[in-house]
Amino acid sequence: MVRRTKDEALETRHRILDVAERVFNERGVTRTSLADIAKAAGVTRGAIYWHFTDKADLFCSMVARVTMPMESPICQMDHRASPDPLASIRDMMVGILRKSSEDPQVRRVFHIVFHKCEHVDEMQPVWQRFNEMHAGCLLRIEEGLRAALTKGQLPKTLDARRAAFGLRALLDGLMSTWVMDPDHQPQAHEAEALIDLFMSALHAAPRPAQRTVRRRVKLAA
Amino acid sequence: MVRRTKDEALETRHRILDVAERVFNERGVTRTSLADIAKAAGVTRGAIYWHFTDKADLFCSMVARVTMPMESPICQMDHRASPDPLASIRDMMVGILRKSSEDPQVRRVFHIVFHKCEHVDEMQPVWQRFNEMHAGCLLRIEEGLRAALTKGQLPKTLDARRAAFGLRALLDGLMSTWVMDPDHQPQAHEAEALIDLFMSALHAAPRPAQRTVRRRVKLAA
DNA sequence: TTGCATACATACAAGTATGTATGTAAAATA
DNA sequence: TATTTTACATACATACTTGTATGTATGCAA
Repeated sequence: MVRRTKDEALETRHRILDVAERVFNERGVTRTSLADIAKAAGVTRGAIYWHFTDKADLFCSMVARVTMPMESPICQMDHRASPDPLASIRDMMVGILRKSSEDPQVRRVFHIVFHKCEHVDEMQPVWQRFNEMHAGCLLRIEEGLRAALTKGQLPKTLDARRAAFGLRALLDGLMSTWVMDPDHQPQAHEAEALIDLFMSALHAAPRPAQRTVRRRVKLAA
Repeated sequence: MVRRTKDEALETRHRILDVAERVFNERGVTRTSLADIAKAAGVTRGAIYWHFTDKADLFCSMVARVTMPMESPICQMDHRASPDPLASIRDMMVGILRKSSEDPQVRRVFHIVFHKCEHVDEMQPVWQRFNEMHAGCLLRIEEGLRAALTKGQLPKTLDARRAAFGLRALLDGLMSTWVMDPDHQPQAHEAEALIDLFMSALHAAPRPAQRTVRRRVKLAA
């Protein structure tokens, strides 16, 4: 076999990662052997072991390639610096949802990470990164909400931490649902409408006493 | 080895399932062999192959044992029959969250299903069941919202489908976050407060034109 | 009490994935 | 141009894991 030039080697590496992304997505991570990936990429396992130390290393490298929606510049901005923190938060959330649903590579990797692999310790860098993304997103929303509170954009009775927690949960749920179904492509308008709808809840916050007496429901299974 | 009576055999079966639940949760499904489970259960692989045809069968049986929060009676009620559909939806969502966060077995199985196994076709019955749970939950929320609309509990401009989709996403996100962290036990009040907060958004719905002009944000990564 | 089915344990066969060691031809380098 | 790396391919040894086949002692039924 002909020895490849440096550029060609890099291309081989990319091809392996591309193929891994596709095959992991189709068959799951553990069910696909390195031989499967090698075959699909038109190389042998030798090539994989040359570029990556391990299957876990290959997996982590595959994930590390892509910039996740919560890591994109839209999500790194400090809402406290914005003249309109609420609008800033909204734009961030819409941006995250848009990238999650429109970028096919992001969708594939999300699908693999959430449904086609197991969260075991050998891929720890990936989980750590996702946890940091998750925590960072919550932090920025909360910061933004506090800024909105001080600017008088929101009622003083609003619990910023709780509201931020809820907004992030909404984000998680929407991303999960839209990514789970591989061929469902939500229209861009839908994400905006949903975010706007639920952010409007923050304005209605000051209702310490409920308007109706809740019916108590037995929890017996 | 002594032959067991029928009750003892049933107990063996339960013990195998209990152990599988624990070990799958700790080490992940694919990383634990049937030999591991057998050893931890104090039996041999023979016992496992007697009670279950397969590892996939064992896994599915383990999941099938438990009633998921979305399958409990609280979630099967038809909100359309309620005099207060909104309160009924609220109670359902709070009930789901409560059971998800309080029942340790539910937490373990959720954790396994979402983070410690791969969604491959050999466990299809499990995924099918979860999909049906998911779809059924959305359906019931939407039905309830429509009933609330006809009863005048909500503004006529509210998009019931969209709102239901958002509420379920909120549920998903909260469950995911609370289940992911194995030793985080949210206080019961928190779930109620979050549901109340975001359900209040539905009342504020009729805002066809946004109050401020949105700053357009570039999406370039 | 005999006989059969049960509830496992034990033993065996075979595939499969992994990691490593080695081979090799061309690119890079001096 | 000679030498050294590089970028793989090939070959091999090993360790698991699974599935099945078989053994076996006992509960249970007739």
